[in-house]
Amino acid sequence: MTELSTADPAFVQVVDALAKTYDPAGTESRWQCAWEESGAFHPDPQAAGEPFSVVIPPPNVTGSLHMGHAFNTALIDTIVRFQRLQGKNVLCLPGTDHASIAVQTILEKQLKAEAISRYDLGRDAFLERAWAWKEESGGRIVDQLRRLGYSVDWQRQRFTLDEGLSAAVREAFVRLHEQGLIYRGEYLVNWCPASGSAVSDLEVEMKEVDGHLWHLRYPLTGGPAADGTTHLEVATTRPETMLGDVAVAVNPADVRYRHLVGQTLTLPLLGREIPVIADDHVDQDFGTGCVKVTPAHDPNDFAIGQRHDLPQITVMNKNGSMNCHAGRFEGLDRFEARKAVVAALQEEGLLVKVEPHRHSVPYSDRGKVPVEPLLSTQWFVRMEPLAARCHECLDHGAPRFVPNRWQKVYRDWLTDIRDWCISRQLWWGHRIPAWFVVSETDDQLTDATPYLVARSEEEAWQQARDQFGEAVVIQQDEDVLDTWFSSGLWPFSTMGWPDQESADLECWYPTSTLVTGFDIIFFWVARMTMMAGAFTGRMPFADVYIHGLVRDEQNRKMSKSAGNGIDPLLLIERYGTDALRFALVREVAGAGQDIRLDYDRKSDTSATVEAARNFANKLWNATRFALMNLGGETPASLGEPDPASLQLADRWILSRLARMNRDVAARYDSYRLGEAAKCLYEFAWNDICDWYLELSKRRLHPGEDPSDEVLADQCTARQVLAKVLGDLLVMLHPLMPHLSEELWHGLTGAPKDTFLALQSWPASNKSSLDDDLELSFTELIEAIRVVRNLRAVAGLKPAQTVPVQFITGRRELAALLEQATADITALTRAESVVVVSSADLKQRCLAGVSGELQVLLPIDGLVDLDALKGRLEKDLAKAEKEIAGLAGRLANPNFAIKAPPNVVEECQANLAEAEAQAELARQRLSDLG
RNA sequence: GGGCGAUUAGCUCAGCGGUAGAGCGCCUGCCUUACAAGCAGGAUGUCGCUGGUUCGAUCCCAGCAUCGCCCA
Repeated sequence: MTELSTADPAFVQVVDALAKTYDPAGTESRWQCAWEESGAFHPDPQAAGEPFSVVIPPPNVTGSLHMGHAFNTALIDTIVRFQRLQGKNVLCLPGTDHASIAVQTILEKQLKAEAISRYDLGRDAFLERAWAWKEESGGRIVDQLRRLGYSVDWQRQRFTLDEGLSAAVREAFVRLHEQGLIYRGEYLVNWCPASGSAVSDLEVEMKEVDGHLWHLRYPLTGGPAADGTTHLEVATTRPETMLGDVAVAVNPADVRYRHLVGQTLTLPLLGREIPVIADDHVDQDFGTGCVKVTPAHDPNDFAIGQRHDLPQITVMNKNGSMNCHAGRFEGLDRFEARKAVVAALQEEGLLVKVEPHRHSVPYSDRGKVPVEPLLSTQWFVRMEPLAARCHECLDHGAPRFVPNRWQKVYRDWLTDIRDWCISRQLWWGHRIPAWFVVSETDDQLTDATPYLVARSEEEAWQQARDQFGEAVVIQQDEDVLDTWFSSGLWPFSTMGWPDQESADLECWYPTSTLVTGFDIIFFWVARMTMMAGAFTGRMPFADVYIHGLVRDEQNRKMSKSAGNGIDPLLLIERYGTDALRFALVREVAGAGQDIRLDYDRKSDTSATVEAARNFANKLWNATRFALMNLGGETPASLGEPDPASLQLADRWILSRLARMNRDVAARYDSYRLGEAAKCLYEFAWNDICDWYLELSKRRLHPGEDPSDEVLADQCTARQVLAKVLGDLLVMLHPLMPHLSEELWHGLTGAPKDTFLALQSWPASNKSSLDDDLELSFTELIEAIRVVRNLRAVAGLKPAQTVPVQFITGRRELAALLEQATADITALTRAESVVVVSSADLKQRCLAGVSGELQVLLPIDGLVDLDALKGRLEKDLAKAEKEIAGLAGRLANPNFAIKAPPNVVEECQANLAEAEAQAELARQRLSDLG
């Protein structure tokens, strides 16, 4: 970020030199600096105001900013900035996680380049390098988050490997262990050969791949059975695992094989005798109906093995090569072994056939290689009791999911939960606080070695001596914990837990809202609720606002490996942070849906973000206009306008403002952020810029030698303009923080250490709300549009002024138009404006019809008659179509009886209006001849 | 196999019982002293398909189709 401090003279904005276009770069870095230096977002737990807190989803410390971060940040920051404007005592707490596997992978790649392994280096030296690397490049993502204008408290920034958070992890582990919720056991885990570690079920992704189904023949031991059967045929997608087969299973109901259950087969290549067993889970219709059982290499077989008390024979090493149980295949890599086994079987005539077969293969999320189910001893968390508590809370509506449908996804996962493998055979991370009492097993570490769990090494020694005597020798577990274990503690570990006295915890826990993508509901959201339930007894957040993913222009998920990421920083440089934020939030209106960001890769441009940039520029110029016309005054010095002196347009825009104030706040508050953005966009561009601003020009430029009355009106216009713009900037601030801060300073002349970010949401003036007025103003706008349309159709030159005549039988409408004569004159280039109830036409006119209003421009001779007729014919056709529809509806007797009276009345009124309109159009057409 | 979501203008998406909306793009005319990153005007849709409920369905219900995601 640009080094520009608040002490820099350039900081003092020269308001009256506002450039013609908004340049975001300077503005953004300046305010980011000013906010942070002033501690604007560093809240005090003792301060007044209802607490509101959010912890951000900690990005991976190895990462760099991608669109997903930008999106998540835009949403969170919009919410917290809004709550701050609402006067809440807001904490938004940032940080990063340590990403065990990702960091270790990077470091090992470096080591490989130096031709050494981490074991050559040793644990301590390896960790030293890891920290050095973290210090060097781990700050990048944090600086990038700053560029988004994130209003987090950087002074409270946390990292999952910080001492405090590490203590929390040890405490959590010890407590779970005390409660019997952590155990150590030998199970089939997902082994990632690429990272050399176990991974949890969640870190495995099923991929459909084209493989083969090999049909193998296993001969019956001791010759043919009574019915002449000589062998069984099994089908497998992984022939190399046959070396670990311990049985063949058939369905007990399968008449083809029932009589063979209990017989013995001879396993080819190895000659091992294995039984034929019966198990309900065998699908008779798949393959041959006979399943080879390899408990040490397949989850289903593992379950069968447990039911039938079968041995488990592991035939592979942890690096994916075959081990000593694989006989002559020992040493081969698992994929080479597959070929060799198939070849050997073929040679022996035991390979029946090979079919192409599409099936799911588990892949490691991180390593991008097929996961190997492997029998090994790991640490697990027993999930049922933790999930049960979450279920109870959910039954009472906690946490609340927005949109609600994600609650079901969360609930279903809790319902069908499996234990969580938390140990990782890595070094970078939280080392498991368990110590093996190796002296009890001849200084060897075996599955029988007793262990102790403690908060520190000293405590472990103490325990060990107490239990096993002074001569005891203990040795800490080599493994670290799954990164998500520490992330699961994030909402309270970051606030000081396990220190229950922590003022932050006291003030801001549980947090108010969690904002995150649906893809980590299981990984993170559920783990936080389980951990929080166990350690704090309550859910860690009141609301969970779930958003979708940002997809690329072809609707693909953005990912590093696909190389289709769109760099947010590139877009920020091109269009500004506020434009990117606004574009992302505006696109999210249908909450929870993925958003597609359009992007042209050839030019690195995005029409969506460009549109938001244009909006920023529009606001810039609207404010510039105000500054040029407020006569050096500020909203404060001008004061509130006197209600008695308000003109029609003033009352209209103030009513619109009051409506926006109410609606936009409601939308921010209920996570309908996209709707809030759209509301403000329309209000600013259409209502303020297109209409109010244009209407105010006449009053702001009173011309030579103005009367007192005119000057008073100028003042009113200034007051209203200042008020509307000032409030707009506050309301817009959560979405476009930098621009609004800059413009607000320009408008108010506030000192540089006073921030819009810390102001209050404007008071809503409900008495300004006037539905009827807004409705009639719409009619005025429509009248002006008809005139403009006539001018355009007739091809009049912009500079040409013409007399305008309105004809309407409706008194209120006539009064409105009379009142707005000056406005109409200004916006239609009218030479004169006349409103009459009927007209006796003596000359040819440009004529248009809208509702109960006829518009005439008597300028015979200058016009394109055919175009004019075309326009009238179109009006007529439209009216006639409407008449047909309405009349048809009213003709249905059931409609009158069953529809609500107000609907029927409205329908009748519309019909009358359409008929009048058609009649007027016909009349004008005949006038034209 | 179970579940969830999407299907509306050329594109990206809102709307969700009472005669279809926005932005971008497109067409026409404008450098009108806030803004050409702009102004004014204009065109564009059997609201995926088939039934049902209803006086009335883009909206509710059922089924189907296509696409996408999650779980097994």
